[in-house]
Amino acid sequence: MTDYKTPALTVDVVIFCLREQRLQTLLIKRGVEPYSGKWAIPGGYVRYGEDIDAAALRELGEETGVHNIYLEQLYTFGAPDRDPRGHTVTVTYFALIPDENITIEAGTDATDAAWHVLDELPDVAFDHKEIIGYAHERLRYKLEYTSAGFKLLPREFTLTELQTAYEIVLGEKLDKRNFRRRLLEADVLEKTGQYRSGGEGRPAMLYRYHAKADPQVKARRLYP
Amino acid sequence: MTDYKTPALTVDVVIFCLREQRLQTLLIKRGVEPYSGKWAIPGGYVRYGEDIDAAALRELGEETGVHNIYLEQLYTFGAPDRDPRGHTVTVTYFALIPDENITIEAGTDATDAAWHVLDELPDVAFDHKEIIGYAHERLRYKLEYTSAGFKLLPREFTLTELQTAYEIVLGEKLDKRNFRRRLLEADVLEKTGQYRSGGEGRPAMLYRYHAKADPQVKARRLYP
DNA sequence: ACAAAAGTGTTGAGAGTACACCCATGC
DNA sequence: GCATGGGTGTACTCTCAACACTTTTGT
Repeated sequence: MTDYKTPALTVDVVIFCLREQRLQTLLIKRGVEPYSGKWAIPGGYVRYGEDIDAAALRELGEETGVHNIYLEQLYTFGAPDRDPRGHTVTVTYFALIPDENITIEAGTDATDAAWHVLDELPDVAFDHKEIIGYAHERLRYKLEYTSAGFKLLPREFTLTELQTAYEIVLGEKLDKRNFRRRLLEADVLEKTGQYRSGGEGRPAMLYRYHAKADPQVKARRLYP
Repeated sequence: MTDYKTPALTVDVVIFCLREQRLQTLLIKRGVEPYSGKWAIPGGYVRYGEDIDAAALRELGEETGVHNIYLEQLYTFGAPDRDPRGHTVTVTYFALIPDENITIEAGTDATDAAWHVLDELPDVAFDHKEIIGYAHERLRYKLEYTSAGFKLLPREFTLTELQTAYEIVLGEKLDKRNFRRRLLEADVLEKTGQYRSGGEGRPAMLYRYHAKADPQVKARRLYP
């Protein structure tokens, strides 16, 4: 095998979370050049011998302390000038995490880590704005056409909470009766038998998703 | 910048073509170890400083002599043991090319290059069977839900030829009237004004697609 | 009893799907 | 004139989308 000089390889993970009724993403403040002081998507080098999915999970764990999380490969960006230090190809992922017991830990190369509302992003390093935009589009697509929205919620949730999640991501009001009918027909949820009380009004049934349920794209065939 | 040891980086291109009423893919016979003598997807190392899309186009051009072709990034495979020579991450693409004036040229590392019917593939090297399967799935999806099928045909074609292309890829008969109605409503084709005569029966109108037409996924929203 | 949120069915409109015959050309 | 493939319209069905009231709890 000839020893070609190859580009460096990184993974970057766009992490989405619903916090305070807004869609937010986790950014870290870079502590090293280039772009020192700018915000960036969490990520890092793929170690030799390490599976790329595992690398993404590792980076996600290092930055957020969460594990066993929904992670999906997004796209691979490989323009030679995207990193001023040298040609660096990055495999990007996007993650959906629920807003619960997350301890954000700034890594060694980061001076800070913080959530940012998606519509009010600061200037970000590298081509990360493009990557975030791409991930956001994919998220909207996923919620528009699949029942994957529960991945943004804790293990147990009410149907109204789920609908609210969809409304935040899609940016529009949904019809309660139609929403519930479609979702229950999709057969991905099951009742827990428990109710969430304590708030105002009638207590709501708590649901969870059963693991065997695979939220499929519900697309319309173009040709019969 | 610290100098991490990173995995090698390659691109691989799954090339689809309709030949002799079958869906076929181009494979090259490896002339070097490992897997010498086995068939593999065309591909090669990404050069330092080279854009990955450009690398895929270059590999495709070197193997088939075609340029200006429909190419789409598919997925990035990065299991550390997928190449016995060492950790090699590959960004895969899939290409649709029409069956016309293609001169297949075996590259330096290949002793041979040949088309293979997709349902009758030989043993292939590395994890290329998985990659081809993934690409095949994506192709079926694309034709099922979009009007991108014309990318498998020459610049000008008849509606029957297009319908046949869909039928071959999807593996089922389609209704002629519904097919034509949907396709014309999709507004991606235009009449050339020419007819294809010479065959038996009534001459058929030739169509081409207009470049501004972007074949969109026609999906059904899950929630109203 | 009143405020607040949960939960539940029906109907009209529009799209999807199935289906059969006439038309233009070559031999 | 006949064989071959090209081209066209309609009716039924089913899914989609809009819409309002009753129920349960806490105060």
